[in-house]
Amino acid sequence: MAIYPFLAVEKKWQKFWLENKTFRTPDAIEPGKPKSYILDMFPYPSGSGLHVGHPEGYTATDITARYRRMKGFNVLHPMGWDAFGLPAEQYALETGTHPLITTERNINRFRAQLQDLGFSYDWDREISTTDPDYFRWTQWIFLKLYERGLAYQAEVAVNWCPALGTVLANEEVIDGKSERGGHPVIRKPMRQWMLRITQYAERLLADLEELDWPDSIKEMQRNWIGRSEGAEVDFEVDGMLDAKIRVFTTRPDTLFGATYMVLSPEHPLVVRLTTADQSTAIAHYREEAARKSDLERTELQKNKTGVFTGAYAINPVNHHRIPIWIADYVLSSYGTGAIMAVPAHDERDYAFARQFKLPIIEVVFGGDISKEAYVGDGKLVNSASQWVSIDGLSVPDAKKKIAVWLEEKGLGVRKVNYKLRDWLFSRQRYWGEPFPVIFVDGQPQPLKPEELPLLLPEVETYTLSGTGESPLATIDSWVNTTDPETGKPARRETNTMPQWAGSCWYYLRFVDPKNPSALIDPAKEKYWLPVDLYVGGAEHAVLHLLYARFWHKVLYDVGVVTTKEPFHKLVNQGMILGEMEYTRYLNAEGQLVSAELVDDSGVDKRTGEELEAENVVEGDIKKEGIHFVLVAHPHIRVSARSFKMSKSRGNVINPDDVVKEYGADSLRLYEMFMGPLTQVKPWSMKGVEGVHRFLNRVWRLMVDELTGELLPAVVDAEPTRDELHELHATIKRVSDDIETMNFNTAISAMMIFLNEAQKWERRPKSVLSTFVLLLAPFAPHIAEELWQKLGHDNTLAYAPWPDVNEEYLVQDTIEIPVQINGKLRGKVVVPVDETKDFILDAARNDAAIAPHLQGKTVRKEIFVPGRLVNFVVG
RNA sequence: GCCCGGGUGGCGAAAUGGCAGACGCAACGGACUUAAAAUCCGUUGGCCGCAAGGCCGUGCGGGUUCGAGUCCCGCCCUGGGCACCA
Repeated sequence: MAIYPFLAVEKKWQKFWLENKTFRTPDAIEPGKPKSYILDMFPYPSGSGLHVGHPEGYTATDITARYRRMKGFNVLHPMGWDAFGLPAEQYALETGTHPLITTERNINRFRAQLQDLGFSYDWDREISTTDPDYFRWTQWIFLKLYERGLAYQAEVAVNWCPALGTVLANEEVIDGKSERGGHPVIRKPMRQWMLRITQYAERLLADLEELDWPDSIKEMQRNWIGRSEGAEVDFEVDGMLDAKIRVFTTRPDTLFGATYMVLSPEHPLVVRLTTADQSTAIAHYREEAARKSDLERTELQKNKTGVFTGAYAINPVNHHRIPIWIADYVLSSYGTGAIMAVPAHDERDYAFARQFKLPIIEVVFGGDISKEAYVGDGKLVNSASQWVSIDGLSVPDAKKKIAVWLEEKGLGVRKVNYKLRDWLFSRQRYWGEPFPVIFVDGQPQPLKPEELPLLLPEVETYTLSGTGESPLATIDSWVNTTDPETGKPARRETNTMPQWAGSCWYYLRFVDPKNPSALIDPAKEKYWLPVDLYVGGAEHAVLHLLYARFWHKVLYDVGVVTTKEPFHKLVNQGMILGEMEYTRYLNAEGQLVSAELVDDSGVDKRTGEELEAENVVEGDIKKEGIHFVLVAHPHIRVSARSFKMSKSRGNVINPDDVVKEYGADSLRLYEMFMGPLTQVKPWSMKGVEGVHRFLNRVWRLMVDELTGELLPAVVDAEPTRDELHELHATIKRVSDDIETMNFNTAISAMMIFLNEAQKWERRPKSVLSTFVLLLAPFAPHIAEELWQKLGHDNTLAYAPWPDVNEEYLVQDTIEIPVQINGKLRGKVVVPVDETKDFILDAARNDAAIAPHLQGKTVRKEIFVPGRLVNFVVG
């Protein structure tokens, strides 16, 4: 392949940008100038280096940043490192290397890789969450949380993962296993720091409205917060005047259908309620429930279990006596930890009632409760007593009436509940931010702000304590300290903060990264916030984004920030999968097995036999209907799909290799050309070659391959109208497509321009220069080089973005498609401003159209100006 | 089970309710070359036809409309999220 000297060109401009600090964003605010804060989700600098998924989002933001600079915006486009976290500590355990060393090494590698891709970051603003100058302020924010009662300690049954030696947040546990590594997780009571995110539930929910985020992400956050409106109702316990059971229900309208109650096994009243003859069974059940892991709880979903306490409650609406049970399908952590069970109109209660032969009473008409619970709307029935009646009402009306009645009688209150739980904020780890807290006489006492940062101690070994305590607990010299006030002996908190802490506020520090006296300067905060564009993976939909919003709101209350929300516009890039793989399967006898008989793990669905998977080249297959089959054996289907990139599958693409072979511009361009940014798409090395060829053609459009000089065809000359038409059509499409982040179609517009321009024997410099500016955000290295060759002295990074001149877009003639009964039958070419009558006439008389109208009656003529003509004939 | 996406050539994809398949890849044919690579030119949704042209075609079945990939109703498949939250 004859190629332009991309390696030399790319190195040259990377060096130029760094040395000249081309992308330095000035510290001084320029109030008159519009700002644009364009942010990537900063990476965890892992030991395996950059993945092709990283440059996808990073290129999208880089294009936007470079575009907006040329549009005259003051752009903030920084990069940093989310560098605390488990892998560096695991590595330390295995090799004895201090996490600090590993982290620094990985950061250097990541930085070099990012610089090799030509991203226009302001490297003077680089930050790492592990830097004491940074985590000093993470600790400072914790003090603010503590001050406001938003950080508290609790003895809670936590998600303890023995394999990782740490406690995980609910969000980090998937199906009873750790999100990282898939290790089993069990419940274990431990003293933990918690953050009261639930206090912000309503604001976190309400303020989603104003955000320019994908609906799916907003919806996921709404579901996670899980607001539900209902009522809390008190049930008296028969024979115990001082005991009341409070339940939460979203269906107070079904109170007459409550035939039993269920308390969670952990409910504080259980022991008091239990009668003597039931006490053994209850105690046994409670023990078992406590021992159960999350995994077991999930697995046992189908078979409901529970035990009768022996006690009865009084239903407040009709004074019926109903039995009180305990069962682990009622969660202690939601609502009041107790429910009234309405089996006729709740699926879970229905299953439980069936299992234990409890009565089912229909109170909403419309279903068939002999078959299943009915949860829909309908007229209320069987819902009257001497005290109150809601018979005949609809569900919403009944809810209202009964709620008012309950409140009047003092039997209940309207209530809003959330699924969202408080945030478990402790990790039993070394490599994290230490809590700025000491314990004096066992009581927590925050450090003074001027004592920050509280540094991590040096350690000899990283062996875990084994008890589940942090490795910090083993370092006596660090743990034991004194209270600066009283001189009393004190102990330090040995847990550290979770990885989320540092990433909750880094976008603020980028605005003012070196400020020694404040987290962020108020004037700078006012100018730069909120983040205008935030791009990252959808895997952070709930965790990072919810936590960061929570901290931001706290900082808003504290007065540190003046916006309610941190990230105005959010975009999730889609995952990049490995190359498409075609696979055929063979059994032990060497016989081919058709793909529809094979499950995802390569096992024969009929026999359970593990099959041998073999890759097939594209030439050996063909498409048969919607499936691919072997050409040689058309009845044998092959599986055709692309997989997530993973080391074990061996389909990982290393960006370094792509850069070496095709150049950074090609990688950037390909990642944008693959398809829409937000979509999942498979990698294709052939596709990289395709865009690489495009860049070569751009080079050869202007430069003699052999001499490296401008071609003689490139001249200072007035462009023709046709040339200007092509150019301005391209300016329009590229500009519009960058604004809407449709980068793939922007690139195709440039390809179309190139295909045209290649035909020009005489190539005006002014047209080529403008085209180079359009290309610059996408492929900045080659663009800078061509810009220079075209005779411009300075970097094009701040050259004004070309304006569209609409005048060049208008054409003299226009081609109008002509349909008969909605079917395309011909086309007419007419002057662009011609009248309706003229065009219809031209259409009727067109050689391709006239025969279709012969002998028919035209019933209707549809004329869409500039678009089409349609004759309806009969 | 519930809530979101998505389903268009051999592949990645494009298309304010108005010419389906732009652009790219792959494939095929040609030019250049001793040859190959690279490059350049051309063909390329399927079927029928020598051709002109015709018929079919955006997961499936209906509907609205002069006109539907696009809007509405009902399904199927697929990716992701949630899942005893009362």
